[in-house]
Amino acid sequence: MARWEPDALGRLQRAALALYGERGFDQTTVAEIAEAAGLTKRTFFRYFADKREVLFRGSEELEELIVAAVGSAPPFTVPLDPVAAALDAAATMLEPRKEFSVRRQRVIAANPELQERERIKLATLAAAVAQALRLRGVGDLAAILAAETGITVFRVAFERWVDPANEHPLDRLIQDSLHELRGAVTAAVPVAS
Amino acid sequence: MARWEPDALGRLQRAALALYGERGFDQTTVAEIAEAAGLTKRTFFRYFADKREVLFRGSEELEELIVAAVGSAPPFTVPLDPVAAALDAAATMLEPRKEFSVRRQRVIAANPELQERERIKLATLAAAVAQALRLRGVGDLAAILAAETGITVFRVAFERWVDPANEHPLDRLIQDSLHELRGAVTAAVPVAS
DNA sequence: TAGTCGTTGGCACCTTGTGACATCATCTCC
DNA sequence: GGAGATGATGTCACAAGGTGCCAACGACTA
Repeated sequence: MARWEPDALGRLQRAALALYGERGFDQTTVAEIAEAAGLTKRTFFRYFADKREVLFRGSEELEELIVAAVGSAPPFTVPLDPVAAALDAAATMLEPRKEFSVRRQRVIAANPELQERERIKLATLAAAVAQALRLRGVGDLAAILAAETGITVFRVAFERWVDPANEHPLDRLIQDSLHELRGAVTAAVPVAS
Repeated sequence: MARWEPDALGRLQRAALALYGERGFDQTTVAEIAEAAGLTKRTFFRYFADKREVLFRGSEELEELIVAAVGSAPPFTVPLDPVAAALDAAATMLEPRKEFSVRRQRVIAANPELQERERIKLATLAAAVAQALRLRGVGDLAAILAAETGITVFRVAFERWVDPANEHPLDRLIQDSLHELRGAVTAAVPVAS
């Protein structure tokens, strides 16, 4: 038997998501989250660096998955290709967690501070992808641009995925966005006959 | 004769940049900035929504310039083209302010909170560019992707521009990044003979 | 001279976030 | 089985960011 109720971190996360969803991020104090989880403010800050971070714990796993997929993608002709393969792997991981993703994203969309944090998380993800590309021999500038562009595609597709009107799976939306991107950046490439 | 020293906003901005540069963002309190400007903390928060915003005032002008340039760019074959023209206009505007840009960027680079704010500013800029593209008949998804990609190119080029080792003008770096991007996203496009 | 208006100051207050120390249940070792 | 050791939690005090409210002040107008 545990000394305290188990899974303090999970309780704080669930309480935070619930309260942020009910009354909004600004209208929720850390003390309230802690109380709802049967803990104190001080303990909250031992698990999370700040009030926002409680919504972003777990993004490291996604990063590891994506970086690994970039590293193990088949040989490629263009740096964006392995990134595309990695995004597909990420989509497979996220698809079963759609309900959670939707609730979380609704909270983030309602608050600029949370959007800032979200952007930073994606930026560090892009940096990690760029590094993985360099390890596969891609030049510095091309690696950064392919990584950042890939993450942009991911973000746009993700936003469409969590949209209530959407019916498609995430991997499909990613493919669509990738296709649209290529058309928006360069003219159609004639297929070698 | 003025009742108070004129240009309270400018004094606060200069004091903030100086203090952030000297001792760092975290080690500078708002009260110190206000005192250095001959004002009080309360007045600081009347001009700036928060401690970070003092470094980002003025980005609206850049946004207006870029949006206008997207709107007035010549007819295009691919959505990224008018964005590229707009970035060139932005480079022309920024080139004379390089010293200020360098000092400001050094402060931002040293602090994650400021990087968050910077990313959000660029994100709203990208949204404005996407809207300008839509007004020129570009489809929704292509507009977003072209805008986000263009802003990414701009950010990468800007970072290289303010690098102490750099010698090139901003517009040149933007051209380079654009070229590299096209190569990183699609295979080389044969020119129609 | 009285009234109005915009800028600033003063003050109380709430919240985030941190440092230092106390508590308390379990585990280990003797 | 009892004495620490350990690790998670609580308690308290406090700095700093940020806001609401009202007073003070100087100029301009009637």
